[in-house]
Parts: sequence; C-alpha cells; structure tokens
Amino acid sequence: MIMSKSSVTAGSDFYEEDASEIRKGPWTLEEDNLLIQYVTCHGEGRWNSLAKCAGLKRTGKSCRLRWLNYLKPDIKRGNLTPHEQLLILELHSEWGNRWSKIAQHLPGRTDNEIKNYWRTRVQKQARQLKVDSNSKKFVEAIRMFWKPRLLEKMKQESSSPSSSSSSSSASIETQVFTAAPSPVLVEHPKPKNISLGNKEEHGDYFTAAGAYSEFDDEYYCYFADLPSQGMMAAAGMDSQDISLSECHAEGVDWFGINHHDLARSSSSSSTFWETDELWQFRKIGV
DNA sequence: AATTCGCGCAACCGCAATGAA
DNA sequence: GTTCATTGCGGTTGCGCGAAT
Repeated sequence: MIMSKSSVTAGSDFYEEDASEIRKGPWTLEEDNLLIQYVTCHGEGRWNSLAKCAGLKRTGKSCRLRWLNYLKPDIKRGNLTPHEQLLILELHSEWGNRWSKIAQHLPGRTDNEIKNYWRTRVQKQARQLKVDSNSKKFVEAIRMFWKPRLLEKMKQESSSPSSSSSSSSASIETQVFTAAPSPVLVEHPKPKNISLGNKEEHGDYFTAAGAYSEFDDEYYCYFADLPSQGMMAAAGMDSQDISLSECHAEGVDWFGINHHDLARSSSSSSTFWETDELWQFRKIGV
C-alpha cells in the first residue's frame, strides 16, 4: 500500500476542530482503511451517510474527495506520460479549466491531479515568460515549442524497447492528432535565404521553416518544420521568410520573450522548455 | 550543519447543479 | 413551486520535503 504524506502523520491534529466532532486535515491510515472497507462492501455514493455509518468523523465531501483522489483502486500514480501531457494541453486548449471533463479522457488520472499539473507546471512557465497562461501568445508558444517536444518524446518512447507507454497510448495519440495536427520537430538546416533584412535586433530569424537565433556567433534552431500548413496559417505567414516584427504585426506575438534568455537558460532550468526536459536548442552549422 | 526557499500535492472552501421531499 | 440536502466542480491553501545557500 502506498503511504501518503497524510498517512504517515497519523495522530496529527492539524486542522482538527476542538469544538466539533468533525475531523479535518490529513487522513490517517485507520481512516483510510475504514473508508476502503466501507466502500468495498457498500459501494460509492451517499457520502454523508457513508461517513456516519463507517464511523468516520469526516464530512461526506471529505470522504468523497479522499476516495476519488487517492484511495480508488484504479488511480494511476506517478508522473504524467508525454501522451498524457500532450492530451492535457490539447484538451485544455479546447475546454479551458474543465478539469473533470479533461480527466475523463485520462483514465486513472483525477481532475485534482490535472489541475495541479496545470498550475505547477504550465502556469509556472507562463509566469516565467511573463505572459498570461490563457493568452494567445502562450497558447501559441505551447503549440510551437512544447507539443513538438512531447511528440518527439513520445516517438522516442515508442521506439524504445523499455517503453512504458500505456496500452491506451495508441488511441490517445489518435485523439491528439484528430483534435489538432501538431508540428513535428525535425532537424533543420539554417535556411539559405536568411537575409540581413530579416534579422531582428536580438539576432533572431523567423522563417516559414522555423526560427533561428544567432547567439555567441552560433545559430540555433528552436522550432522546426511544420508538415502541415498549421503554423503558417496560425501566424498568417506565407511560404516566404517572415520577420519577427511581421509576426507581431499579425497579432501573434509568440515570443514576447528574449530568445537569448531562452538560449542561456537552457542549462539553468529556469525556463519553460528546459524545466520539463523538453527543450533542447539545436546547434546548427553556420 | 543549519536555515531558507520553492515545489508538489493533498485537502479544504465556496458555489452551482441536481434531486428528493 | 419551494426548500433543503447532497453531490460535483474549480479555486485556493498550506504542509512536508528536498534543493539551494
């Protein structure tokens, strides 16, 4: 049995209300066992009476939450897989903060867990980039940077013999691609037709094929080709090179961020892409 | 070694929706 | 149609732990 933080604090009276019989705070092992036993015998539901009948000095709400988020047998533990992360990003872009609805598409994951993931991982990155996590800017950044990396990671995992992909990964992948075709990260040489005219003050180049950054006299490709027309459509680009300012002019300020900071911080784990070990700058030949 | 800081996550809260009386 | 209890959901809080200083 998994020991929860709360379980090991058995006997703690944190939050415990002296005035009432209702206990609050971390659940003890004994309480967990009582709840498990009762639900196993009588099933879920009618949480208030369940709490009383099981001899738990908890509210029905508290029992329900404990069961659904922690004790239920089919709950999956551990880190979210790239498949699951990708699915969350996709579904959140469609439904917003409808956590329970999103959770329905991730078997074994709870709405609370998904909500926590969004707040601790995704929103953190938005804060670091100083953009609103619901802004178009950030949504585009996720689409351009994060999703391709997740797809790449999924590919790596599926080709690896020690792959731990769940049996549902195929269907998840199908759903993802059906929901919104995502860019695929590929190696990409620096375009020959980059001209000084496209160079921005930060030494960055934006092309239909990707974005390139000049940093310490090296070029880095930090997003890659789109097999589909999605990216260009999203940014209002045609097949010609386009500058950062032109991107801004289209109202898609993808990177209200300093690309050099991104590059520098690739070893400092202070940004979105690196924190999740999803992002690697690709050094390309000059 | 001691202290501080930041993160992850379990659990609480308030409100809305639903259903029974 | 109204009231009240219950359930479900999303937002928020705060504890425990490990990393950094």
